Amino acid sequence: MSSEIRLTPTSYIVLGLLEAAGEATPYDLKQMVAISLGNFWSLQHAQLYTEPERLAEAGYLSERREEGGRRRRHYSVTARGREALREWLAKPTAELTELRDLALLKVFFGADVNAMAAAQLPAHEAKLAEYEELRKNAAEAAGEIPEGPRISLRAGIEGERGWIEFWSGLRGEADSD
Amino acid sequence: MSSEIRLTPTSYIVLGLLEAAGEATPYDLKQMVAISLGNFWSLQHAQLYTEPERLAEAGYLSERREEGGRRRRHYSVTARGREALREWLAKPTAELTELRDLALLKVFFGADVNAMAAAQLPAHEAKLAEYEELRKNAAEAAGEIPEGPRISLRAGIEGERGWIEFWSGLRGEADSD
DNA sequence: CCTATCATGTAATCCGTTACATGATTAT
DNA sequence: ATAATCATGTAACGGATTACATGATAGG
Repeated sequence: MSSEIRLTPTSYIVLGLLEAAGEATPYDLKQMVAISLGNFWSLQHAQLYTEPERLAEAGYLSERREEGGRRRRHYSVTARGREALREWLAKPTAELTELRDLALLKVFFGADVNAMAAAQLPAHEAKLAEYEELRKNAAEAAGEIPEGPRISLRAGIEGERGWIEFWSGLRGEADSD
Repeated sequence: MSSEIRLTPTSYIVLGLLEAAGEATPYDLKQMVAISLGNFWSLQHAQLYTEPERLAEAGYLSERREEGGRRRRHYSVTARGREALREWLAKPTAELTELRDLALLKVFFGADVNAMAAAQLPAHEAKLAEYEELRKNAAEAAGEIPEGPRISLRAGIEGERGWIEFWSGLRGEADSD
């Protein structure tokens, strides 16, 4: 334990999910990501194996290994891990995310705007529909969605609407700014 | 030359910039990035040294080395590079960018929404102001901005407005979706 | 039973970041 | 002249992606 490591967003995702779950295997984490934050911050499943290992070595997680069969590793957050997560959450960030949108990058370099809009619009519309479905199901269910996920979902929805407006506005418009 | 490499967005940025510039050194590229697409897709300057080298090895760029003094490397796009760029630009992408917003991630895991809004709002407002300044200056100048950069700038402005709306909407609002 | 798909995990690679380092230029 | 800053470049490291690999489960 206790080699010094740098904690990345991935680290905090693992910590945050484990804090909520109590104990989980990498595969459990994968499932959790898939149905929750994976929509706006996805991870390679391999990272959900290597990252907990890293965190455990550094003392942020404890590991319990199954004896028989697959010898699955079950992780849970230690006091140190809980503290790190708490500190991270308590520090509001002024950092801004870059767009890093591939379609926009191509347009920047001269790709055909109409063609790009034609490809992007349906994709964004599908994503929006998916989000709205999620929200609807959530509303119908227990009404138990915590604030964080609910707000994130809202951001996703508003973001998609923004993109749809953006690409719609460009389509067919020869020129303007 | 001609080892097989994978072309990443970074590769295409280098190709695109060099295609526009004709010939440039890594430092020139750095300057170009800083004043243009760096706003929505920034790069570490070290990549502007390693990436051209990679591309040159694979035959996408040619390199001319200064004899005296600093022995700067000047790169330019080869036919192969031009072709790769052309193909990439011609293929509209349906890929969607994830938000990957750090502030949102923290909120997802339970960070205080008001505090986060208080940190994010001024940052987004500053960025928006910067973009609008850019647009204004551009309008006053030659009127020569090409379509791609102009559209990207528009995306940046609309994006920032969206975020400002989002965080404003959350501030002070106890609960809703 | 066989095979296709899903569950689960490990290994290798590589891109991107960080750190370091030195030459040029400007300011005091 | 000397310090400070900018210009320019290289090296090392590490996290993220990709590729590979095997155990379980279900369908035909």
